Amino acid sequence: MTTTPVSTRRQQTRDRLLAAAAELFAERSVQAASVEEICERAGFTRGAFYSNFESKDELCLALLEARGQQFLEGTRRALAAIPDSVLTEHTLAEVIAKALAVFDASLALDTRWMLVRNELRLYAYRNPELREVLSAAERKVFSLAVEAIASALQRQNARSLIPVDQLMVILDAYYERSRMNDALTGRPEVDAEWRSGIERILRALVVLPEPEPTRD
Amino acid sequence: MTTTPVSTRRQQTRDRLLAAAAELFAERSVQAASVEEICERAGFTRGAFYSNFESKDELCLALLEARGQQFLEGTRRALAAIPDSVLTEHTLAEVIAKALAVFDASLALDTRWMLVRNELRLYAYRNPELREVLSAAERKVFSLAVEAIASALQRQNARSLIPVDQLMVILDAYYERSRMNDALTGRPEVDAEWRSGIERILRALVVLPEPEPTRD
DNA sequence: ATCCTTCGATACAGTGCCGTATCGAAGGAT
DNA sequence: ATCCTTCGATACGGCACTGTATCGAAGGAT
Repeated sequence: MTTTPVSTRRQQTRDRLLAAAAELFAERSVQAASVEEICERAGFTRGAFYSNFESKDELCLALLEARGQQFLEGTRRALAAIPDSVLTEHTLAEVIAKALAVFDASLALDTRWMLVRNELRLYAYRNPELREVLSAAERKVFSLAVEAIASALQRQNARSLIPVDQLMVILDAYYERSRMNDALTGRPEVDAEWRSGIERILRALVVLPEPEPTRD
Repeated sequence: MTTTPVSTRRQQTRDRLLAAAAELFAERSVQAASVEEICERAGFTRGAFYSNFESKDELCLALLEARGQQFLEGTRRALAAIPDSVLTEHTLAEVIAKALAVFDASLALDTRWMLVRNELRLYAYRNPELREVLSAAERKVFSLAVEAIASALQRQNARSLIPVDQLMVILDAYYERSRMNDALTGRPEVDAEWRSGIERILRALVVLPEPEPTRD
């Protein structure tokens, strides 16, 4: 059941449907995007849809799982792409800037996904099954990111003024809100005000330890 | 046109429709809540609806305006309810706790409105007219809050490590995200984890000035 | 009490979307 | 090349909701 062998053709149509759905979810919202519209955008009819998914809900599930994987891989790649030397040889500010640049390039940190994520979060709130999957996916990415921050701090011999997981929540929430504000006011994506905002937060909340170590 | 004189009866049905709409927007989302459902919840038929509003969009507009007013008044009342003595005679931590308590009690900081606000934000993103009104309303509340924080800091002779308006964005975004996470994981409203989270943020980002004044 | 206006209920036609059942055509295996 | 399976297109019945047009009743003014 869970391990249905999928042919290449089938996988391609699934992918196209998922891509079209993501686009339309961002453009018109999860609920407003009709199955018909999704199929049309993907170049299929509803026959293809119902042959691949049981319902729009199930497509959301698949979308979430696919994206979750992409995110995890993207994060890992992004982390691996930061050479060790950066963490030890540069100033905190430089590390922060570098990390932001790498993450931005490697993950799909675009406005579209910000919108879809927001949409799905609200949609999942009303759908127990989807809610489980979403929570699980976000938890995974979240804990990976927290680990990354924590280990980076350790290497720099720096510490955060607040618990690292809360710091992560703040960064995520701030990023999303900034992007949303930009989207609402029609600010072009290239302006990227969120980037400097996050740098400012990190500079304020991450500090080098006191001269005298308080250890024990 | 804008100054249509409204009878008492009419105003009551409008209010009931708005209240029902807010409920359903939170329960089932703006888009999923049909006009029919809203009317049913309010105890009317669609005749009443279309006699009062041109469309669901216009109802959203009205809802936003009504809530905007309530929020502004609530904020002003909350601010006025904080006696001057608190700002001068207590520690920073006490002021923060006190302020949070007052705001929480005075404003409609409930999960329902958090959801509706989220919903409307996304809905407004696709609706130019609504977007204008939403942006304007949020701007008003926002600047009032920023002023309040700024003046409180000044009285305490404290300063923020980051610009106050960014601090406000963080607080708001963090609050909303925490509430949303709680809602998604089914955490009961009384736990109110967001409260201690915000206190932690403020304690980290708001500091008393250095002994030697750096002025000029 | 009566009249007139306001306001909400009812009835109707129209639309878009859903999910299924059926059919025809790719496309892989031999 | 042929067969057979997989997969997507087509066609159909049905439903929920929309917006309008009409009607009747509540309620204020005199």
